[in-house]
Amino acid sequence: MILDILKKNKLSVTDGRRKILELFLSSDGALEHADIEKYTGEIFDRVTVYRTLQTFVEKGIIHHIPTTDNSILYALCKDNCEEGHHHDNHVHFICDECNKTICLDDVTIPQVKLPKGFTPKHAEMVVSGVCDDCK
Amino acid sequence: MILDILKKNKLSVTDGRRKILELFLSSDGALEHADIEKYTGEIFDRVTVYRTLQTFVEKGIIHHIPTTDNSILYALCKDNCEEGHHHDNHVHFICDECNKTICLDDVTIPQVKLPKGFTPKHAEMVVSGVCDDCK
DNA sequence: GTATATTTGCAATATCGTTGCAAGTATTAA
DNA sequence: TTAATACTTGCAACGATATTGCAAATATAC
Repeated sequence: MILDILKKNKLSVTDGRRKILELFLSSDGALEHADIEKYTGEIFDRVTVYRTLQTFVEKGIIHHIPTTDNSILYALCKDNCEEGHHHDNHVHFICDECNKTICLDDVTIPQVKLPKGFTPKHAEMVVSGVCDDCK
Repeated sequence: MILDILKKNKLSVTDGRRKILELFLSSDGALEHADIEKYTGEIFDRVTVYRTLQTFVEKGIIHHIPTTDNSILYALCKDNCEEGHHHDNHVHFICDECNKTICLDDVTIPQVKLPKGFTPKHAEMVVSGVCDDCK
């Protein structure tokens, strides 16, 4: 699985990439850089984590999630994201209790009617509240 | 107008707060810290700008806007935002051409049906594309 | 105008993310 | 399997961004 993803994207298979990808696959929510660094611990250099995430974003393996504060969250791209083409039209949910960010893959972002003159290309939607685990 | 807002929130009237609030009122879009620093120029210390923005956010005069990258955007709260209670349910638009962020005050964020167990409290929506000026 | 409370500026510090380069590792082909 | 090549990693340095303590300056209340 992990190897498949890396190979499909023509990336060399290295320990760092394997570990980080593994973390994403085993996590149901989104991760920020700090989470990843905590998990990979002392194994890899900060810089390696940055560069790995950057590479994954470029290849369309993971994507950014918008937040209201200034943290950068990453989540796995489901389905058929390709290099430069994200099909990431699902809603993200941030739990106020446990602070986890969850991809609601089945909830698509609704269309909105924009004022005259505006042309939409992409939409992001983040809902916050209490998640299933914390209710 | 500017004095009203400050007084309503029980804030001392200082040059810094006046200037920054003035900038928000005269701007139709959202601003990031760098914009504000550019405008206030050499007049105020960076730290003052940070603290002023922080105070304004706490008082509910301005609010954060989520973005996909890691920039922090601020925009005026319209209507009746009070301390700790934002009624900020309009869509934000980011123009890919001019890079401005615009509050679409008339476009309200639609409700979405969440999976079982999830309780929504707040929603943010950001649409990107081409704005009226750049079309 | 004076006393009190708040705000500001400066300096120091912390955090975050990036870049160049040499050493290390993975991939390819023989 | 080994050697050549291409890519990735770690280190160190750097730059940008944001925060904190404290003394001086300013605003508010009396």
